[in-house]
Amino acid sequence: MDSRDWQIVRSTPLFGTMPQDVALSLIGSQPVRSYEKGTTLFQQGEPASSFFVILDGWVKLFRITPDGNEAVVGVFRRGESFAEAAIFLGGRYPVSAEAVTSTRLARIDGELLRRRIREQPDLALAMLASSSHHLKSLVEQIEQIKLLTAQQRLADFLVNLAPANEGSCVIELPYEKALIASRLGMKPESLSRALAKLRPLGVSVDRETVSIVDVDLLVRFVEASPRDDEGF
Amino acid sequence: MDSRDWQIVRSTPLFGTMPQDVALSLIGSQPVRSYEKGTTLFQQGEPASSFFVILDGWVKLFRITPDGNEAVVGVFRRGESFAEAAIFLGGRYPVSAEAVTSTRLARIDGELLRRRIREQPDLALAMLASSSHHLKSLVEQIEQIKLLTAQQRLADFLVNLAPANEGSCVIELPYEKALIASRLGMKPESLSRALAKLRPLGVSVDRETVSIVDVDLLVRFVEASPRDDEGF
DNA sequence: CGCGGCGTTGATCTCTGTCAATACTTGTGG
DNA sequence: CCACAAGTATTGACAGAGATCAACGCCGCG
Repeated sequence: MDSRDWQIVRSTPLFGTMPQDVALSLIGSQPVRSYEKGTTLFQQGEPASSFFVILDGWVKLFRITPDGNEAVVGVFRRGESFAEAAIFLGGRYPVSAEAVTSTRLARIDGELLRRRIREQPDLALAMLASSSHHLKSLVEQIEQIKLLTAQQRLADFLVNLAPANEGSCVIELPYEKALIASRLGMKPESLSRALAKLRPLGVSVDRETVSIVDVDLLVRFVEASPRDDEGF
Repeated sequence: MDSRDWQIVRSTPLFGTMPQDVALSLIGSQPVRSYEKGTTLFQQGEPASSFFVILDGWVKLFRITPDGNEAVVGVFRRGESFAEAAIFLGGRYPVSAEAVTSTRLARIDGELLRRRIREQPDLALAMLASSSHHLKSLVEQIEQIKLLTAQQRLADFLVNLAPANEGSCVIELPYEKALIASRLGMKPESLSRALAKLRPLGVSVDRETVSIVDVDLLVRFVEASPRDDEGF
């Protein structure tokens, strides 16, 4: 782990608030590992001994049903941590994880973390904040699936990717469209069509490059009732 | 708070694992309050100073969009705690809460809890476990909405209400059908139809009383791929 | 060049939401 | 006690969103 990596770790809400030496003792001893695209990091139901911070790349969390269908419940990027919760859940991962690009991860040992929490109560508050943050994003995801159309969910996804929340911009899709589709709770075909239907709102696509004429227009489209899209 | 209430509090994963005196100091000083059906407990965006344990009744958590649509993200009952996460999330509730029946709640002060966590690190682990548990149930909810049909979600809901996971049983629906519908991510009309379509699987309904011939049949229906319901 | 992975497009079908009409239940006031 | 109103659940007709199945285009790669 070089200083660039360390900087990333310290930028997370979890490791950014704790004293430097505590963070070092948690993460320093563990080697950073690289994973190829497509590597399974852990599987749902597996004993959970540790959690991760992403130093580079993208990771997806998903659930698999008995018949093989898959639901993506989160996609994380550099600077984000995941699977913290598993440590406290009877020690089993409730989801599976896979590297969707080639990836570098720092692994934090769960038992060590629990010991540190006992010695260092502020650490617990940081963990709770981090866990609460994940909770909130899941709630938002549920809200989205339940009351937005596929087009609106996609528009929201693009808005969150955009650097500013007004004016025009050009963004690169961070990972495969099939994964974006799954993340947004739809099929790849539907994503394709949804993208096409956003054209009148100033969204044009070429490969993985998306140009947005006016981000604010998209924001207003997302906030509109699913039904009154006449005006657009 | 009588001894029956106290027993309920101690039955929660959160308050059950901590030393008795700590639990008492957290909860004992706060008066138990009663709320009528329909009472708003707090609203999304409001400053969050405390969280709750349900001593009696049912509470729903939901999100409201600018245009008034509502998505239920959880329904809790006696012995469950809710809104713990808000305490650690910059102090604002990310959801709204309402009593769906007449309800009695114990309120726990957030600032007090934070202080206790600093003194009592084991408390932090209990909080983390509780929070992780909520996280897991949200993940499961997302999975359900994303890859089960309305009928399957309903079947799953009934199965979770049933006392055993095989054989026959009779259960009472715990709250209004409109709320069940919203909790399951569908409209009341769809719930009605989904119930009707479960009849061939041995589910019959009268008012709020549901009779199930064979719970295991429902379980297998939920686990089947959404499409191959031919056999049923 | 041919092959395989990924994405798009088209035709069709199914599910669920919407709108409207109709019981049924409960509570209220005459 | 009945009439009436309001809230809740069911049912029907219809429309729209999204899934499915299939075909095709595009691109990178051996």
